[in-house]
Amino acid sequence: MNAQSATRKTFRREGEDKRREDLIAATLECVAERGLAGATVREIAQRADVTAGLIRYYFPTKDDLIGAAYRAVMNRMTVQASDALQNAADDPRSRLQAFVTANLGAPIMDPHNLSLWAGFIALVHADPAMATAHRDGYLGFRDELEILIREALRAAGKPAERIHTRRHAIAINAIIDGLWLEGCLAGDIFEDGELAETGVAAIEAVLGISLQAEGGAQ
Amino acid sequence: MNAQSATRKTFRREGEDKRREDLIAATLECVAERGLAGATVREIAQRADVTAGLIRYYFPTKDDLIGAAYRAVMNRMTVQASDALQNAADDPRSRLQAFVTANLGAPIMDPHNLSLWAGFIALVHADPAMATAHRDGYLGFRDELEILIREALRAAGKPAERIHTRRHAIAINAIIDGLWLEGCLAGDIFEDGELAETGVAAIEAVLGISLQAEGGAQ
DNA sequence: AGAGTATTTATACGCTTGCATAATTAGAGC
DNA sequence: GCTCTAATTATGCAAGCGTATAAATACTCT
Repeated sequence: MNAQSATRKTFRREGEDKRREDLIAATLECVAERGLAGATVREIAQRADVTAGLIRYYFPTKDDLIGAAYRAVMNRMTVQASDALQNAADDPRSRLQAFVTANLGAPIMDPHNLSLWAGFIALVHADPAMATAHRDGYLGFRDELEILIREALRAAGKPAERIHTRRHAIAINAIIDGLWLEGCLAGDIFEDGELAETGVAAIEAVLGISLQAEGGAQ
Repeated sequence: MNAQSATRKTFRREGEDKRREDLIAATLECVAERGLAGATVREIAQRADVTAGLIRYYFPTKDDLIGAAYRAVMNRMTVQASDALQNAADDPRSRLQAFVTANLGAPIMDPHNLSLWAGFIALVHADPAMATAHRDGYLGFRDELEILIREALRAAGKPAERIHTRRHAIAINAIIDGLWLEGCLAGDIFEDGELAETGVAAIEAVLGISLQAEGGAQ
């Protein structure tokens, strides 16, 4: 059987979508374990149980794969946050609280996510296409947040004009980002749920309302 | 003159400190221009007008140089923020405001700084030495902030016990970080000084005091 | 001025990287 | 079951990387 030479690797032909997903997943594993520098074409291929050449068949260049992986992560985080909203109560204040809490806990607040995100941000500066991709993501997030804020303010009987909600969205977005960052970088020096609590409290202070539907000031 | 062969590069012997600084500066230029990946030993050496081998004479390994560069950036930003405090008024509330404003304006809030910072953060996950280096920097910043907060609260006649100031420091640190991030990434979509104003307002809300010395509630 | 040394240059090595390309093969369609 | 094609493997290349090391040289000290 093995008389002659090393036998050629057997393989299955997968659907295009499945392969792309697998390759992206493998990329994320590599980045998670050894950082962006550890995500080499060969390492990714091995992780996906595929030979290196195949990567180029689906992604013209390595940067394309990395870019796809970045978008996948950002999208995943967005979806996870939105899921939390689906399961939240009806009251807009509860919904805002749920959104914040979701963003400041597992699995969104995770060192791996930060690694990937930071690696990308570092590239943004050199690559304009990546820059606009990121900006769109940021503005999308902020817009979603602004809607939640407006509805929470209305539910509390507070004025919610655009001029105010914009500023509030900027500030609250900063609070979420900043705490997310702290938690990803050094989650172990905070108690469980401390960052989420801190975030909710800070946001309540900024908006001047309670996010507990029960105790909400009229 | 040039008959025989390429003449050997002439050089000057610089002091150890000067050389280290030059090499770090060259490293930062490289990172700023083409990202961490662009900061190769050869590129750095060329930028410092030195041959590559010399780098190893001062830094045993490239990672050591990168680490030193990271600490230099963080230190530079810290110093710039502290400078703003030197020139601030005596009132603790004014000092806190000056600190925040300094961190949310030029030259600290700069895309280059973000590029550098993000590139290093991406490494933190894989490199434990870098991780502790970063944690120390973060805690140092937060401690400085906590002192400013405590004094501002006292000046406003508010309780300033450790339990509260810790939480406040975490939240306000997040506000500063988050706004700094937004400004670095997309400074052009904000008006001049908008982020600093937003930050100060949010912090006032969180602390429940005014940072304007004049209008401060007793 | 001459000797000694720390600093700097120069060169090369081994490795890894991304990318290209030719050879193979699994699976769909007739 | 045969054929045809698209998916996959295998192999190789040129470039760039960090690092090691030996030779050269600028400066210090006497």
